[in-house]
Amino acid sequence: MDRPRKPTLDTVAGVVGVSRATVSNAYNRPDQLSAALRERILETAASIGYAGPDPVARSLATRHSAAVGFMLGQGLSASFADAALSIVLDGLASTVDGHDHCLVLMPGRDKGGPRPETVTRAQADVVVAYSLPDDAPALAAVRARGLPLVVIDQPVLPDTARVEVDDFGGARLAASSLWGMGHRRFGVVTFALHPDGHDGLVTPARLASTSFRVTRDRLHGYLDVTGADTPVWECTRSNRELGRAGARALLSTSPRPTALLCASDELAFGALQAVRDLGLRVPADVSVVGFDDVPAAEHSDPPLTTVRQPLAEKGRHAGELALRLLDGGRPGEPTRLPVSLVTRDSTAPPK
Amino acid sequence: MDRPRKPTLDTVAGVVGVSRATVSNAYNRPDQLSAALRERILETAASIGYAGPDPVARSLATRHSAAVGFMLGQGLSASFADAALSIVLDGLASTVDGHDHCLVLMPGRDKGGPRPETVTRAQADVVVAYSLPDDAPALAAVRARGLPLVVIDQPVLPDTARVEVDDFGGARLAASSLWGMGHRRFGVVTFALHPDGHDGLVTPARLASTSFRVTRDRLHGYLDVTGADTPVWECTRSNRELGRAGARALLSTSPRPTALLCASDELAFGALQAVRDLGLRVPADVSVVGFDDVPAAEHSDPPLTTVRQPLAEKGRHAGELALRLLDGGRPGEPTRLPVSLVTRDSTAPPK
DNA sequence: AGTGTGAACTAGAGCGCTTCAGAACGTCCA
DNA sequence: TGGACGTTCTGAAGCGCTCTAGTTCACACT
Repeated sequence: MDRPRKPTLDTVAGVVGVSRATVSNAYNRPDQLSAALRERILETAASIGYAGPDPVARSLATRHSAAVGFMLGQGLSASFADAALSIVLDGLASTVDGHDHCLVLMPGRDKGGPRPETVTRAQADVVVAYSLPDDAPALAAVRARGLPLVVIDQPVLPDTARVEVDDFGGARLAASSLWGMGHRRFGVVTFALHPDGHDGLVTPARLASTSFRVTRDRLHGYLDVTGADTPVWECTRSNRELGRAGARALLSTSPRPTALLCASDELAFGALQAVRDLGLRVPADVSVVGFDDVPAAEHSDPPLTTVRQPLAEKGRHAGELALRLLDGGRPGEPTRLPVSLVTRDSTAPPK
Repeated sequence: MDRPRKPTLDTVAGVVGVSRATVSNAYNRPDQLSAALRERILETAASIGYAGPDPVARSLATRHSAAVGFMLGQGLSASFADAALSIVLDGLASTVDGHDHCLVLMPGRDKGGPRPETVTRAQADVVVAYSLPDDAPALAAVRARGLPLVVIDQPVLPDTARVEVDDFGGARLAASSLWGMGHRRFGVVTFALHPDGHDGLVTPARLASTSFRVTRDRLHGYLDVTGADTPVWECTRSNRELGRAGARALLSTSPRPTALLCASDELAFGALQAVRDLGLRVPADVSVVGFDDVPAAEHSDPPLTTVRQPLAEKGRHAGELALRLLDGGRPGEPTRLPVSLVTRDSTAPPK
């Protein structure tokens, strides 16, 4: 079986009887040749099975790969248990795809984020990091390669673009609303403070050294209102089941909290379930608030009071920043997206 | 500002005083040079800020890009509403990442899958397609580029590796179990038959020309047992809310079905909710079955009877097939993964 | 001294494309 | 009639790396 060599630009050029440069122009600069010739080239290319310039060779020549890397803190299945990420990612994907860029996924393996080797070998010319621990090795690898970086929900690094949300303020907003209703006994259910797979009640020491900016800010926002002695339950990840377990633990203490502050909607959905599990009612016996305002928050039972952040916008904006950096733009000031409290039926004054 | 040119292999070679080939070997073939020299090279590289061979140039020279493309039928946010996909994707990602390959995401834009241009420009040397419509243009684009292809949940194409699940048999299994319990009035809630955003009761004509293999097989598996006149409600996507709406519609007919067969767990969770919405009980008044056995199925209220398919395994296997094709392996016979019925508490004999 | 051997390193030809500085050939206007 | 200009196309120099087929050299063996 005599494998026919894949056609290249040269092959096409040879068949049509023009120079390679002209064929290249047919694809990349239609104004550089006559429409008739271009037509002829494209037809010939199609007829001999040439599918267009090889992306890798093109990237080498142009020195950019038309791809943006996306680094996750965890594996995909873990991450997507949280709807928020997929919305952000989708916003990002559609922005970069609209500009003919691909999205290269780098899922976290070690708990700190993608492996550095993964980063070193990835063909991308800008990277966006989403909620990695502040000291993730992958971050260092990106810098070592000299790739532009945009971070979402992370502390600023020098020379890095950033999009963020006022997590502290948002959390404060939610907690204050509950406080205003008269609640005085709170419980907080949060996702990971550190990428070490630990869960359970959080000690002050652990609280003081949080690895994740988002966790830190939301937590401190809550505690700023409710007091530092508020019990905090840490879940290893943001999902319904873990939230349910955490909330159940918190609700089993006495005196029982009258309000549960959750670091995400997903966790809050679990809390809703936990309240039911114990034969109690939301919001009559226990109020529950979430954070994110994912679409499901509107349809939960009861509909969830939560802090809205513009998730799709976040992804889109990160995509635009990435594209801008690619164009040699400066990182500029961090963009801060607005948050607001969406009051639904999962909160009410305590009895 | 005098931008210092990024160091290359040559730069390092020059500084150390060896040939470029030797530096390359230091990275790729440690056995080709003395440990001492290698050490010296690596140190020098680090000191001048050389982060290793450029991935693009390497790809051009080796003629493979160490990336596998993944094509989705829909945008990410839509897709990830379904937990099943993220599990598959995670299995895939960890397999390829373990072999130092990246994952290039190509989310669907038009409803038929990724844009052909996206495919043409993607730097990947094998592509896996997940549940695209049988005639998606992206599929043609892959073949035009001559890339090896592995499909998940799709009809075989010539020269294509494939992993699949016995959707028909699984669906039959679930329906038979219900039939055996004595149910005679059924309703089916399914996700899209065509990528046209249509929803509502399915006409026989529409049923006859389904674009998605999975939909077709699960549906026919159900109807094979329950009869062709069973009402089928089509949701545009697989998510809880749409399932809830569909189930509600089906339950409002009279005589009311005593069992709801859902094409996915996500849809089934919605159905569970719909039954509650109507003041009915599962399984006393209505039995509900799902398909997939996502983790949440075990914890729903009540725990869901469903058809288990090995999701992570599916992704992992697709990854291995992709890797094998990369190595020049033959596609081989389609792999068929086993399904089984997991009976939990959402099904019971009708009253 | 002559020869064989293996380890350590190098020369240089690509990989498939882009791009820039021209060449070739009209055309248009003074 | 001549030269200024525009359009269309070409030649060739890279982009940064890998890899094959060497070359060198130290050393052991006869």
